[in-house]
Amino acid sequence: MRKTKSAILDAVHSTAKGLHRAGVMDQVTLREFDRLCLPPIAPLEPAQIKQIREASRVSQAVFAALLNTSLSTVQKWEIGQKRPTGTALKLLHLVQERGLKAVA
Amino acid sequence: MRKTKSAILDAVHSTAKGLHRAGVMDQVTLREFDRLCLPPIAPLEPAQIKQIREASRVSQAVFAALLNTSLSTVQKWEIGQKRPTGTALKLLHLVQERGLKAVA
DNA sequence: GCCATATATAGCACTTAGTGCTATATAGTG
DNA sequence: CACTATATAGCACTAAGTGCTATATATGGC
Repeated sequence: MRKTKSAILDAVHSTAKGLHRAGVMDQVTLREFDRLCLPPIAPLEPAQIKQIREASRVSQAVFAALLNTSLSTVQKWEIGQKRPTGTALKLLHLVQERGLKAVA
Repeated sequence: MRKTKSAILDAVHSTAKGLHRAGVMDQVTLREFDRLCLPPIAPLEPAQIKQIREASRVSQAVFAALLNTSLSTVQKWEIGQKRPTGTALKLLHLVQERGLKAVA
């Protein structure tokens, strides 16, 4: 049914199907299983975003350029006027965990 | 004046200031120098986005989860109904160049 | 001291990406 | 056949993202 992505995921997935057959998992869970398997991306507080940038020792302008966003946007993130979501949040977490080299 | 980010950037930057002193560079160029130094992120065509995902051998749903975006958004990208910009575009380029491991 | 610049905060107004929803279609599996 | 995964399509809403200007401060060169 599924093309092999990784042996681990396949094993976990087939286990899940077994659990579903046994009535332990409901349909929704099975349907969104792969998605739910991924660790949730927590929102970032304005201060945290500023910390992430300052840990990289770059200005707001350079940080914005590296993330391919606008200076205005980075500023609003750090002030809390706008909250990064989706891909922006994902990118910030990457920098937080792996440093600027992860995106440069 | 500036805290050391990297020896290379510092060297280039001081060179730029020299050029500016000589009147070769104008103010705007100097002001946005760091930003303009970075390679521009080209927009991605719908077909390209689909290729990037399929090269990773994941479904739209899983791809969306990995990028921390919605299934609906990935679908619209691939159909051309919406064009990814900013951080979304940056993230897609990362996957294109380094594979899913760059974001997983 | 003065002047220019880099940096950061603040506020305004606009556009559209992103989201969520439902419906439809197809291919694959028990 | 019944169920599911996958993908396309369309509708409507919200808020992120963008761009702009103004202000403030710190720093460096003259």
